[in-house]
Amino acid sequence: MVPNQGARSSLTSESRRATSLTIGKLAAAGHVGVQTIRFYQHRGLLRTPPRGEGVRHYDLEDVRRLRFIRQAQTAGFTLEEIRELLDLNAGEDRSRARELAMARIEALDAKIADLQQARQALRRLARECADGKTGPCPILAAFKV
Amino acid sequence: MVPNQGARSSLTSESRRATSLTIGKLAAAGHVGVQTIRFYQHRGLLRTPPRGEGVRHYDLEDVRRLRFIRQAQTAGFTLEEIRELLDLNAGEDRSRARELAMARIEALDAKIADLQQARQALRRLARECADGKTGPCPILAAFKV
DNA sequence: ATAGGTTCGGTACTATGGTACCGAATCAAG
DNA sequence: CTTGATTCGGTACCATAGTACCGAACCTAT
Repeated sequence: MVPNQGARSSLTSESRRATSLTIGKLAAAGHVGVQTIRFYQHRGLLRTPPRGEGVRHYDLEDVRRLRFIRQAQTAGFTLEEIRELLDLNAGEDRSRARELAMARIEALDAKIADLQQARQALRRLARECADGKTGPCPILAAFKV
Repeated sequence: MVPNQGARSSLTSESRRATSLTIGKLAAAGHVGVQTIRFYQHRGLLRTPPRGEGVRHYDLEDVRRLRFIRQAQTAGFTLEEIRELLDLNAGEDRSRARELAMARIEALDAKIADLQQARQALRRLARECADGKTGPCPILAAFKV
């Protein structure tokens, strides 16, 4: 759909050729399963290198993309958004990239605040629910905020 | 399965009777859809009140449970864990409740740290990818940690 | 050169947390 | 007392992010 795989890569064709991984090695390098690689290829997140007599060969750029995917997932991007980011990587659309980043930062701030609140509530619960006291813990009341 | 619905409720039978909600009102009170209520009932998170001639009637305790479910989800508990917490609510097993709370706090701490790291990375990206500069943004390099 | 591990490409299944749709019964307002 | 909205209980479907399994081809080490 978007033919930018490696075309505008930041890697020279030198370093493209420098490594050759099978799909299994690529998967290991990204701490994912082989099925996951294929799944990402299917979703347009990773290229499917040409198959010239034999198996497909992957390189360091693929490893970088794969690691990026995992980190971006941690940041809360969906695979669809990550696909867009990867497509954007090669292009000139700085404002779109910024837009995605800023939106995610806002969402992260909201989420972090939520989690910190939840953490407080759980600490309170754990304290109130200490052994020694008797009767049921006030679980339902844990989040009375 | 676990017959604790209201038996040891913190509500008196007084306040149990004090309110009568239809499923639609209950859903509205918890900012969820009617289907979601039924889904939670099916999963054992909410009771299905007796149906004596007509529609089922819900009360404030149900609203509290529903709100607890949503808060606990924010805290990262799965519905299965929330079911356990709700069952625990009526019982005496303080150590199990503490265990669940402490485990979740640890997971929350890890997650919050991850999100904060991701936030830093995105801020860096947004800065480096500001308008004015030329060429593609270093998106793939965003998470170089 | 052959046995055992990988890869290929495909379809199917999983878990989680809902949503949608259905016909029939029931309720609430005019 | 009719009309329109809700409820009931059921089955089916959805999105997200994978994971499992398959037979056939291929690759590697002995």
